[in-house]
Amino acid sequence: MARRGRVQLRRIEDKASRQVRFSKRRAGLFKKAFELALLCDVEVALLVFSPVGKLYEYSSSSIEGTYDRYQQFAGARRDLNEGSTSINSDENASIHSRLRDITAWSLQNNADESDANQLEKLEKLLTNALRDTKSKKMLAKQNGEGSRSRANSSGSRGQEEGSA
Amino acid sequence: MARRGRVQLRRIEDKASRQVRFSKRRAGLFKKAFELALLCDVEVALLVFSPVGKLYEYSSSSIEGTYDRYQQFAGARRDLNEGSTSINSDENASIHSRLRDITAWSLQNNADESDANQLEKLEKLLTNALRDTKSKKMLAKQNGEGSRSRANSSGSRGQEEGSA
DNA sequence: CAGACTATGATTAGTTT
DNA sequence: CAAACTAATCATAGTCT
Repeated sequence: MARRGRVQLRRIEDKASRQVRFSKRRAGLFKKAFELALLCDVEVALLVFSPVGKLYEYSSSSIEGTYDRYQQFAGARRDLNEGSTSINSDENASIHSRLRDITAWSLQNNADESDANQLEKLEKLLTNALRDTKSKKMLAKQNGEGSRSRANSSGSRGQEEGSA
Repeated sequence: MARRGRVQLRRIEDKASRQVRFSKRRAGLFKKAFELALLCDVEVALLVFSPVGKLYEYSSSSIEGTYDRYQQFAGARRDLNEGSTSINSDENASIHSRLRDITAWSLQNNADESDANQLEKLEKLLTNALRDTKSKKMLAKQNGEGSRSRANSSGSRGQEEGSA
């Protein structure tokens, strides 16, 4: 049999299965990276460390060169990111994009290792996201509890389970 | 309507078409990178510079950290095994992994278009994340800060590919 | 013209060899 | 255990709005 349903988007617990899928998906990812660089004539650098610590790399030019270029950008962008920026102030931002901002933030800063100040920022972000979610939920309930007319925008991807 | 044949693996000459391709494929590539990191619990770093020089990046932990690790491999290959690096504390991992769950959820579902039930699940995720963040913040304050170590997302606790 | 749509090729999870 | 296989999901090129 093939797949029974859509793939669960969370860590694969079984070690053997995880290793197999890592091999398959790693190959697919590197192929996609190569194709993007070739088709669109862009600079791509990709680093992957396997579960056992082995290194896999791809670069359309050179890892070092691309990383050097990245550092220039990252340094310049650090100034823009400072302070409470669009995340806190933009009330019209969608929940989805806010979540992406939060995750990006938590990846840039090291949420798990952060000090109290950084965690306080994260707390604010989560509070905002929670408030927005509650508002959105109330609106959804008001607009009709039984109807699921516009649950998904991309066709027949009806989905009930969250990965909570 | 749809594609008439396979895709040629050649640089796309038409500028506009190349730009559109780039946007679409870039999104797909970053999604794949994120999925690989999440599903297989591996460390991934991805850098892309668009044709006009704009930077796109993804990292499961941090670009800098992954690049450092890369340099150790590619550069001087000093394979001293530091046994104390892969500490997998549930408490430390909880916030980060919860954020991962949230992002996974928000990618699978369409948060903005979701119905009340799905938003309620999202609300719970955010509430949990917020509670953890507050707890963590209090702990950080009590401990007075000071420990600033790098994150370790490839949490292989001495696991290896055993029998299948 | 940026996003939605859709048909079709590409990827891949599970299975078999 | 890796490689081939297969069914089903996923990605996306071209089109439409």
